[in-house]
Amino acid sequence: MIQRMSTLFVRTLREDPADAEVPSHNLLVRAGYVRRIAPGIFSWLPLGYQVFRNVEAIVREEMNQAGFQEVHFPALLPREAYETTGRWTEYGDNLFRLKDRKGNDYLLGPTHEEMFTQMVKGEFSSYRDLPLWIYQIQTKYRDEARPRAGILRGREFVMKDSYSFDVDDAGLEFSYNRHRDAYVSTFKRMKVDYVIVSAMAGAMGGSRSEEFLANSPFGEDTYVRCDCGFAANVEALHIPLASFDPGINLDTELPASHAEQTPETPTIDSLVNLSNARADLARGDHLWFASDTLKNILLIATNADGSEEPLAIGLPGDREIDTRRLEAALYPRVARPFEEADFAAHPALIKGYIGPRALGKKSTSGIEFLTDPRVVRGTRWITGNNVKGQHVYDLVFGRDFESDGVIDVAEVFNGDPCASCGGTINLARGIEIGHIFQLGRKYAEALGLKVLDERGELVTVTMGSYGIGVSRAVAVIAEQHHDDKGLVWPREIAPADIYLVAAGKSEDAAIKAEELAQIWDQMGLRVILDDRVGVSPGVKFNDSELVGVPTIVVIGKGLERGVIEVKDRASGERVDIAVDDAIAAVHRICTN
RNA sequence: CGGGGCGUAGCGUAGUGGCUAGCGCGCCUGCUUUGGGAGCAGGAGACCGGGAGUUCGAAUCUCCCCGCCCCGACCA
Repeated sequence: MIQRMSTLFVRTLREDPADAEVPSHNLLVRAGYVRRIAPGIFSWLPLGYQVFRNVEAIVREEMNQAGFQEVHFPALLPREAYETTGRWTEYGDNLFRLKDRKGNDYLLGPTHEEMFTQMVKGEFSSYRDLPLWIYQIQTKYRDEARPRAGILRGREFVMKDSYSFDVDDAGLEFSYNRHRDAYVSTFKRMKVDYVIVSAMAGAMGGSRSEEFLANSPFGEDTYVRCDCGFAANVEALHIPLASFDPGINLDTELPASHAEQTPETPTIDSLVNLSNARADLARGDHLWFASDTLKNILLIATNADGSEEPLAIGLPGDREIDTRRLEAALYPRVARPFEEADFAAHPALIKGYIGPRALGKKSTSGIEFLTDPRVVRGTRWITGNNVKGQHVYDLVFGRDFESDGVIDVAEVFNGDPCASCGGTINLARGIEIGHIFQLGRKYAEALGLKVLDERGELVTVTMGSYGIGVSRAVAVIAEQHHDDKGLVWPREIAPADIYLVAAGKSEDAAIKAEELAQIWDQMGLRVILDDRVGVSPGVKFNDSELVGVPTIVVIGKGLERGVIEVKDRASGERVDIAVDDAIAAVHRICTN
């Protein structure tokens, strides 16, 4: 079917919408693809909905091809199953909740692990039925505290979520890899530039987890990458323990520790400045750096049962704690900073001068003390001496102090060593477009999904869950495929193959355009025909570029010479082709 | 939830106490124009986010409320 601009339900905007900050949002609005309804909630106009459905079709085809079966759940769900798994409360304010006329609780599904698990439980009960791979493409609802960036992060969004059910871990591993492969080919088809990073499985339960992150400066996830191919979400990054010389004699080869008066040095900067200013404190081999100091951060950790206990973390003074890494490392415990009242409850801890010798389960304070992986045997530190205005120098780990364990929560810097090859890592930003999890038995356990194994014994099924943000993918593709003139869709995503412009005042152009549009349409090409009369050529050219269809054909002044112009939207390349040759030539361009 | 910014026509905006709220885009009518967001003329479209107050007079000042955008916290 030919889409005619004269009647198409679209209005392109000449000016940037005031509320759009990121390119995908700006262009999708300007080109008349989407309109905002409420924060994080958008409607799709004809061009936009076609693009959306093209993306959805790729996901569906790749899923089906990989052997997954499509099902469909309601978005409106009863409370019960989410109560059983604890997520009715865990999800907190992010859950859209509502009541029916009888006062029963319902929710708009944020994700469907519970429903899938229940469904399988209701149908299957033998190991012989497994593995099972099912998926749906569904509208999800999450009442995000702050939706942003147009449809990149909405409160209503479409997600493809699939789930695998296996009888054992080996089966899960196979199912997981199967999904991983399907995702690789899906995103390849979408022409998304992405990287696969190892991620935290923590909050969802389970073990292995990887994210597919689309490269974008507007990404919300920070990940590290290395030339060796290593990539990880910063939350999931584990830096290696610092190396040391195991043969070193700590007592004879390192200076003895010594306490020093260091008044007015409550911050790391002030401490480093004072240390370098005083000749008697010189380190010898180099100036003191912030990384030579050990700062000890106090937190209050809340356990899963609600009880609280203090926790101390010792890390090099040049680094802050990365709260997302902390959260991932402590899960399911959560932590908050020490407050005045907490200091008051622990008078032995002198704010600004806290040292390792007041910390640790074996110390008098009894406070759990965990240290950064860079704090290893033989490292010497300047750190608090637990006396106001006093620090201790050359405090050596393994000689003068110990910790209760390692915790890897310090912020990651560009140029830090790579955990895999020892090279240096770079920080980059990405948009999460896919996430695959080995869930394990958390949901099957909670909802009682068991099958009989070959010995006739009941075993709990192990699950994987896998998601692709379908509506988000539309925005990601726009984000990665545009220029200063507008959108530049990959052909399979685009709302049409050809944007056919009838330019100039000659009626011949309009007639020829109509004729060619019909021919290409009958050849199976998708055509947008700009048949608007009285609209100046400049407007049509600009719209043709803004809309982003891959092939632009202009029929106008060249017609007298028997040629039409064929432009490649992406490269900007334009060639004149004789009208008679153009039918086949454009068809070839559009189909190879 | 913390910080910042902002609500005036479909979109983008001007207007800090005083005539009928101005301009650009878009829209309608007519004429002209037709290869890079045309010109002229005429027109439609705004309870200036809501409420209360101050004042002879409020888009403009005060108070309360609502909403939106951005950064952070949090999250596919």
